[in-house]
Amino acid sequence: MERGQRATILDVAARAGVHAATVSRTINVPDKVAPDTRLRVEAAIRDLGFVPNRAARGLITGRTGNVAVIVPDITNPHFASLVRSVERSARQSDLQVLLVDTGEHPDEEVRAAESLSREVDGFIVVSPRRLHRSLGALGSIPAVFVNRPVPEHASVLLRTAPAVTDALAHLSDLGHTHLAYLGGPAGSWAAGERRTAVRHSGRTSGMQVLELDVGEPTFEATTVAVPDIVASGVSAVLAFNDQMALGVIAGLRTLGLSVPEDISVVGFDDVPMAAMVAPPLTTISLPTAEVGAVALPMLGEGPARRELFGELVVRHSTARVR
Amino acid sequence: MERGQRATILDVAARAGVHAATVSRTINVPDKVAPDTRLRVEAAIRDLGFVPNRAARGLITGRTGNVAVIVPDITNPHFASLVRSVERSARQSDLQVLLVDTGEHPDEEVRAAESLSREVDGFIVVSPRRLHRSLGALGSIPAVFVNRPVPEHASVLLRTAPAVTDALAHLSDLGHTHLAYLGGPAGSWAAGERRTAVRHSGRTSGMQVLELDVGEPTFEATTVAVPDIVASGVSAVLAFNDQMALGVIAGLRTLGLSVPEDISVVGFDDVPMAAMVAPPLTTISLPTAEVGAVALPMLGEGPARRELFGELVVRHSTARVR
DNA sequence: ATGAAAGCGCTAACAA
DNA sequence: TTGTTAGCGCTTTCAT
Repeated sequence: MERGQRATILDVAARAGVHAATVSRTINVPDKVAPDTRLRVEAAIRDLGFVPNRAARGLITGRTGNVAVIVPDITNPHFASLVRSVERSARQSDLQVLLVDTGEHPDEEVRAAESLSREVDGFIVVSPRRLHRSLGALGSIPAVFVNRPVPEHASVLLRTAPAVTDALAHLSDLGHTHLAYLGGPAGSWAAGERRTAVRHSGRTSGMQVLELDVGEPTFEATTVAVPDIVASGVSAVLAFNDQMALGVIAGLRTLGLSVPEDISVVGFDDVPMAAMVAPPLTTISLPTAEVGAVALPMLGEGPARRELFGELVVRHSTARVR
Repeated sequence: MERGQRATILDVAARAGVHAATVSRTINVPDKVAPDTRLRVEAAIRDLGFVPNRAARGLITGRTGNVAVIVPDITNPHFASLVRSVERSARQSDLQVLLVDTGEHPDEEVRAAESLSREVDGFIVVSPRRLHRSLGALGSIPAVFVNRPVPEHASVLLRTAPAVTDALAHLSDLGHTHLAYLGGPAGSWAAGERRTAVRHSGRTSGMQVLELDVGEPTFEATTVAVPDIVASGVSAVLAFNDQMALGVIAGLRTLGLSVPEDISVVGFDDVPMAAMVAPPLTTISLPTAEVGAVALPMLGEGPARRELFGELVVRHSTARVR
């Protein structure tokens, strides 16, 4: 640990009195080396603090031991949670995570896919918006897409349909009959899945659903749209994500209205802040923490598709209609 | 882009009718190759979609083109913002970011430092708590520590003293005379710096400061401590971070007290949510977005120390004392 | 069960 | 200005 030069496999071999190949074997196929030599080699490895050089190994094996995670914005708690999940699982498989934050720029995705295609064994791409062009850049590297089904590629989908049904039932139970649904960005699979779920649940539950488009799925854009929501006369709002739900609450407040007394609000994602705000948000929680464990093994398993299901978490932003 | 096998430097050389070394030169030292051959080589590179293999390059140059970023919890918006900043700067230097989320476990830091010491050209470590043991594991790899001065190593520090003075002045102007300060975790440099700043500003401004320890710097732990804060009779609270500030607000609310009418609250960090909650939080904003641009160039520049300064952002969680 | 030798893709002297 | 050569640290046949 104190030596300026790192130990190489040759140093280990010398110290153990064997050939480098034997050291390599004790590391990679321990059963193919005699127990006593193995012990000697392992001791030498420990003594020298030897850590194999992945670059050298990768050069010959063709595997890098890296996976790239591509997200639009690591600052968004939802994506951060996804990244964390992948990082955890990666570590267990002795993989390293290369983080790419595209800053919501699809072009950056393409650039990243190109420049990293040699550096990684696979891509986990969390990219709500479409990205046709980057698919070519992926080349033959395995990729799994989160919340975006892509032909010929694997994907893991966070489904919300059952939870949406629960949410509408919850609202119905509270006496709500008119709901505004604030949709997500066009081109986002999640936006489509949630919209479909809302429409379907609306039909089966008898809830009147008014679909609204706020422009951007952000806090600010949503606050601006709140007067329209109020004017529509609904008593409840379901927003595409928690930030938007907070935007509704904030906008309502500037109008002198309060949640849940005047209007009930439900979000999606269940970001950590959802539980910290006032009122604590009723929201559809997504099992983001499980995504890594599901997605990583799918790398190199062909174009499979796995679904994970969110569920309704009832807190205090929903109440009986007045 | 369609070929199963990736092009190597040999393919490029063949197509351009030159030796591999010449290709290498046009990439790394373009001035040392004749303009016309350079053009030919560049064309070949483009045609083949050639991207140099970093592993192979690193094997000989000794540089990997990777930097590791070690954070306790990427899910914390403050750390996410720091990571994003590093990622952005790294990309501009054609570096890749290896993300390590230790989950607040110092042991993981050590493990990461050891296993990555061969894979990276440097470490950016964002580790509020102390980590003596990992320093050895760093070996001779350059490292810059964020918010933790470490002897023999570089660091960038987010200083808040001037902003704290502003915060206390702001509170004084509003008529507050008694302030509770909810400190950060022991062993954290930031906690020390902020406590010192509060004490000093308290003395010079004549504000009575009551220091409280909430245990963990979290929302939950803080909510629990709120009754004590109220009992102390202060009219304002300064919390070590925004999550704690939100905890104060939430705890106050369950007591039937409101912010800023009954008590004023100030936080640190200015996480995005701070502006979205009710009331929008008065907080000390930190220039996290600049950290990457400052820290990365410091890698390999020896044990320098740079300071960046936060500033007070007045929103609506502070008001005139009743 | 172990050693010898070749080679992954690239760069860095050194020659020419 | 360009080519030749050697070799970074490791794994993997192929011998032994």
